[in-house]
Amino acid sequence: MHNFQALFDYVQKLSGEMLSADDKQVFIAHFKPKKIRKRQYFLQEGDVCKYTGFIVKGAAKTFTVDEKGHEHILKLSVENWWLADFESFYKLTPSRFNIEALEDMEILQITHGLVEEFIKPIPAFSAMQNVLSQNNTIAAQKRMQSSISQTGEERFQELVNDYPHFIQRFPQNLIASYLGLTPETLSRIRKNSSK
Amino acid sequence: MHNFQALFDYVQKLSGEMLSADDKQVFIAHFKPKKIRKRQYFLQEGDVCKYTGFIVKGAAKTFTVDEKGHEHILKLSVENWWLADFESFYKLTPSRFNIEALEDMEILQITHGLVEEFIKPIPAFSAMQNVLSQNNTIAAQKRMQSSISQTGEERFQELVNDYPHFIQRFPQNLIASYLGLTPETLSRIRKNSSK
DNA sequence: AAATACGCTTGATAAAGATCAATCTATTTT
DNA sequence: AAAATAGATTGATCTTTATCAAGCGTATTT
Repeated sequence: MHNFQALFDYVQKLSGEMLSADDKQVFIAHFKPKKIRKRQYFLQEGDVCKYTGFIVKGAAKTFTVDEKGHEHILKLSVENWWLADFESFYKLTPSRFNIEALEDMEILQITHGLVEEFIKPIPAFSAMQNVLSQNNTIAAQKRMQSSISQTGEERFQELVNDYPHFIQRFPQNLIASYLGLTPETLSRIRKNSSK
Repeated sequence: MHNFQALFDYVQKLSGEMLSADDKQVFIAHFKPKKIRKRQYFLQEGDVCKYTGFIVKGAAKTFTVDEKGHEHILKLSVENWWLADFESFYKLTPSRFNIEALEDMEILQITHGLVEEFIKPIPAFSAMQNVLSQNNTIAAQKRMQSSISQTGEERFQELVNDYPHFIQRFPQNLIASYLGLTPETLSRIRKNSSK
């Protein structure tokens, strides 16, 4: 079960606590390894997001489709992130989002119920959740701040600084959508800012 | 100490658990009531946000000032919300934000250290934090989604639906800034959408 | 009561970004 | 290998939003 190692490392790193052999067995007993092929959907709009998945390998996009058929990417997720629409996952309500694999993926998935019953009681996990929740709050605040107060060009520069690997890994049209821009606009921004 | 009642109600409501008389004494022992007058700063850019405050009464804005001297409002906070720049509060790093009272306020404030040591061990409080963190994640996601995929007009309509009391309570120029618009643009949006 | 500050509106103009269409290249797919 | 697809770029034009300036009414302040 070598693909659990990434999850163990992640929990231990974020929590600053060690997992016992027993703890690890609880993880192995309840998280299910799953493969998702490129272009396959992990979640479809209107469905309830029953699972969250820890991404061992691969990448995905979380997006909506508007009335004109245009995609808007809310989130790009890669290794060591959790894949889910958390609104739907926590409340078990139909999701407004789609989640689709951008590359072949390996995830470890689990339901909300099993997390609450078996995983959360593990102290390292619940410590990890606290840290993660703080990090998310901070990141969300920063992105929102950029969004209301900066131009497309400034937001792009910030993304280059904060997540340089995103620029390498994902095509420019996805980056544009993530920034709330059209691909044409991002293309022109890059052209101008390189001068 | 009747101004603690709002805090007790809030914790009990969000957590779904009751606070014992002892729990309440712990709150009273560590949260300090504080008054902040209109226009007074709770936090100034560059300072560390040492306290978080539960808002018993009043309202505040969290904002940045850009190179051109323009304010950008990231957050409007009212009764039963927590006042802080959480990035600075959690990490004890200098804040990029200002927090200023929009009305005379009464808050109950506390440091991060005291929360961790005395308040978090209260089960109802830590349950409340979990719920709050979920709610915040959901709200942040929703606002971000609006920001990247909707026009100013649509974002304004969503705000009217989701937080109608904000529209009543705050002047239009603050609402505009919160939406990432200039006051002129919001004025024109309202004019056109009433037709 | 006068003065000041604040918030809202309107007009003219400029800038940022979207849309539509075409082209080009590099992958994939068949 | 040929065909299809995906992604990037460019040009022309349109829409949305910002900027600058002025004017107006209403609270506050003095």
